[in-house]
Amino acid sequence: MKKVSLKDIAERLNVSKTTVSFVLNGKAKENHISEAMTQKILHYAKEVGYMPNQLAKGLRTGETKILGVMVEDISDPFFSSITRTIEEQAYQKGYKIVYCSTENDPVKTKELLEVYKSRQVDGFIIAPPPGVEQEVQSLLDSGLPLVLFDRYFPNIPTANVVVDNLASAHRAAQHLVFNNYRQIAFITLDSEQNQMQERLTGYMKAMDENEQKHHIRKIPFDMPYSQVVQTIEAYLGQHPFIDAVLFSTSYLADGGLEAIKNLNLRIPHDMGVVVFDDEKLFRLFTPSITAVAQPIKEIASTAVDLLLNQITSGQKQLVNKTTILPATLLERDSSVAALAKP
DNA sequence: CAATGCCCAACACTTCATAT
DNA sequence: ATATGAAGTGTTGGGCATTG
Repeated sequence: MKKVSLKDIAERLNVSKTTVSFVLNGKAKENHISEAMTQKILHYAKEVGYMPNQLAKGLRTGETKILGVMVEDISDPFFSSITRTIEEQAYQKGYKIVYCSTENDPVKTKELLEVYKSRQVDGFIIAPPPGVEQEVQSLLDSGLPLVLFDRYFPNIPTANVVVDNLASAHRAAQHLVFNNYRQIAFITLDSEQNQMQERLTGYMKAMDENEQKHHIRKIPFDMPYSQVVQTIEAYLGQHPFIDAVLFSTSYLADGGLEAIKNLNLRIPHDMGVVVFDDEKLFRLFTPSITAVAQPIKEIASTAVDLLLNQITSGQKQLVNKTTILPATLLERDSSVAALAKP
């Protein structure tokens, strides 16, 4: 069937485009269109399967009803579940999303921001990589609705949604101490981003409070997986006194768990393990893996709410605000004292 | 004067015709 | 040959016209 435009309907029924538009947008009543005419138009539109031309609509309204979502890596379970929930929430409010993976690369991110802008997305939800402060600021300056999540730039006044990284990492480390681990390593990404810095600070604080030594291994962000395994394996091999590891992301934990297996270390007896970010299967592992679970649904719905507020109000009253949500420490078998010290 | 109906301009950009 | 400008794309919202 051929595409039918609003104009086609108008011509066919011998009415103006305006009348058709009123009726199809449910504004017949307030614009004094007769019930008979309303029904006639509705019926015909249904008969021919009329679908509004979104391009034309956007041309007129300046809106696309599309939100641009940028995550670090859509194949990472944390980001994919967040994105999935954002999609759901946005859909309920009549918005669709487009997403992409920044790979934490500022150059790629800048390009993608340009693409989103030129495509007239109505707003942005971004987990920004380092080095895009200028671009984020310019989005703000052009008055484009914007929410950052997972990490943000403390010196740029944006709306942000994050978890309490410092307190959560602190609690995770503290939990290992309570369970009689004495040489606790923190394996993290070599990253200046504020969420990683806070997790690091939380770990160090817990170590200091308990007069334990810091054992910190930073892994380059772009290191391929197999090399991550090797690196962690080498690190743990060279530091045999380490009896527990806190991983700052689940990606590193994947490699770390493989390294621990390669070294024939038993969890939790030889090595306690806690991971920042829960993964779906962690609870089914033997032993099950203790994890810091971020409130995925809440992060996503808060981000969408904040963004839609900006879009619909056109105001920026809520813009400079960081929403800090609590994460949950899921205490499982990989870090349990009774099992750890027979 | 209420009830009904719709014209017109604007949106941002491309294409095609006309003028220089 | 190049520049200018008018027309066209589908939709919307404000204001205006007609009818009884």
